[in-house]
Amino acid sequence: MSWTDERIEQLRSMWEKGLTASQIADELGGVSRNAVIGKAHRLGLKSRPSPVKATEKVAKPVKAPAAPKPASPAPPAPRAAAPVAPRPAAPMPKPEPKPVVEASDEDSSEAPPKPDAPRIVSIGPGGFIRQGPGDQQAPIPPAPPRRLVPAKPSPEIADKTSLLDLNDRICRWPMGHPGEPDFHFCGVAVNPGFPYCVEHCGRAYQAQLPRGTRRPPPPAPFGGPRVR
DNA sequence: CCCTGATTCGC
DNA sequence: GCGAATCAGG
Repeated sequence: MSWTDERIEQLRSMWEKGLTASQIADELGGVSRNAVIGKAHRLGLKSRPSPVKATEKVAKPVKAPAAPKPASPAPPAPRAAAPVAPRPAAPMPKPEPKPVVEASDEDSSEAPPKPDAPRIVSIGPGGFIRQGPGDQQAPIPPAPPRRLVPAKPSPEIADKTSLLDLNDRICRWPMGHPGEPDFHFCGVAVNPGFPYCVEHCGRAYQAQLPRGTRRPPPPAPFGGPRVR
């Protein structure tokens, strides 16, 4: 098996989605876990909690047996005493014309790592990740805490099929990526009986049989999403 | 043992 | 560029 653009895209999506290298390898088929990891690294998308990479801990907030701060005589009685969060009731005048999700607050010294990035990754074209209903799947995007503002229909997608335009008769194939300004859905008439149009059914249900094991019925119209 | 991801290194 | 072998933590 070779790393075609499509397979690479799948790898990216799954990797970013938090699937393990094994799972990804299994999904893609034809490659080993190592191959996936190796490729992921070469693609530059590594990191992610690895068991053998926990080195680096300067100040550990452990049970602090030693109080390196003999200074403050007053015992810190910080939080936990105010159940009611005094919402600053921000002025919040009007929704900015450009709801830019900027994280530009506080010090500018050094705090580039924004660990919590509730990114919504779409397995766009080619990615198509099947998932059994009760299947595992890491904690989805932890609700974005940020105060979001009124969704604003961008003129750019005004004539494109938005999430709200979806129905049983039009193709739901995502075009672009969620979050991006021009994200929309295919929107053309569906292939009767499927959520996508004929063209995208071809993409969504293309057979990828490598992995010997499962691969139940090849007959049906299409393979259909896995059932495990 | 099993699992993980990271790295190395011959190809 | 690729991925098996190897390493190393959980």
